[in-house]
Amino acid sequence: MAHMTPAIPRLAADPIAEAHRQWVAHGWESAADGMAAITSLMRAHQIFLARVETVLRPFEVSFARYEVLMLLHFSKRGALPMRTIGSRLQVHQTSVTNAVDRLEAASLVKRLPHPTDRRATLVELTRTGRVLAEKATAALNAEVFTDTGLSPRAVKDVVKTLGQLRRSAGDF
Amino acid sequence: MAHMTPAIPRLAADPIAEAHRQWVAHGWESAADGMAAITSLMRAHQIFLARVETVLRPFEVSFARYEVLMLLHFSKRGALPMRTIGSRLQVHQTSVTNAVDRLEAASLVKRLPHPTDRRATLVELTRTGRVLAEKATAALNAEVFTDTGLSPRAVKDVVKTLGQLRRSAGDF
DNA sequence: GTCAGATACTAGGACATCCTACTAAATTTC
DNA sequence: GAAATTTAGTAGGATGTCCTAGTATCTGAC
Repeated sequence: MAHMTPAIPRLAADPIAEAHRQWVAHGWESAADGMAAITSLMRAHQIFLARVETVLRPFEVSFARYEVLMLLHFSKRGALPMRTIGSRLQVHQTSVTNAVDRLEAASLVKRLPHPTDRRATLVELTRTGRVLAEKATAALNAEVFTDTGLSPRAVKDVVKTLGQLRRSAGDF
Repeated sequence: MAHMTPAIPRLAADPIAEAHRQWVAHGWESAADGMAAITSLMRAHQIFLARVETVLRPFEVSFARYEVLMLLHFSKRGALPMRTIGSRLQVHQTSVTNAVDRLEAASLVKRLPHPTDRRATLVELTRTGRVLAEKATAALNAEVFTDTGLSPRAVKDVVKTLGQLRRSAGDF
């Protein structure tokens, strides 16, 4: 049955700590911590996205599409205009078009004309979509969100510190 | 000149805090913090990647390609095998092929046969590549890394906590 | 009321990431 | 030493993100 080798092998040393040393060695002390923080962010993102996508694979949705489903699931009518989806998820409009195209092809959502604004399109969760959203959430909660590999305290710290970060960046 | 409207508008409320409330309201308390942490990670990544890419745009390299250049810049000979690049940056081999293809097309690196292993390919930084890496670093340091929008203490916290996170995920 | 400007969405394209599959070369096994 | 396995790299395809451009519709200024 061959290889259980991960697609990307592990490393002995932390490459970010190494980069930080290099930054300091080159006299860029004042930027070294910021570089390390942002690079850490990139890696952590990559790791967790991969984990989430693995759990979602059986449901045949990506995390991007799952987020759309949950947004609709939480909305009162189970329907939102495209633009609202983009704003809430903070992604480009064309990314929403892309995600909704695929969700619609999988019969998880349906496009409807907006009742008062003929420019706009409402995206409505189908019954199938709602069921899938619930099942996918149960899987993510069980396999990823409940145990991230950090202590409860550290998890709260991440939320808080990244919250500051997002706020200072003008995210909300 | 028209619109200075950002491509993605800002929000009044924090959508992650809202999602956290929804999680708790649905009885998923034990997963709520983990969900918020991972979602925060996704957004923070997006924000900082955009910032970095904006600074790098004038140099006509992406962050992915910049990372390859810096890795070579820090290596003793200014040359590394493809596989080593993938391992250090923790990206898939095919992503390295992609990045090196573009860097080579821009004459920033050069592919060379490995002296002892005929399967392997060395990637060598060109003079142009080295100069560009230094200039791009100066720009990133000045415009992004030195001031991330957080206090120096918070920046260190991010590095530390995400470091734990990466470690627990088996990143190194 | 008209018309200019803003807003909602889609189309097409550039990149980055991953995956599977394939070739060539090195290493390990027996 | 020959065969099986592992490793290095590339090709082609899927998905996601962004950007620019273009159409349709709504809003607000006059």
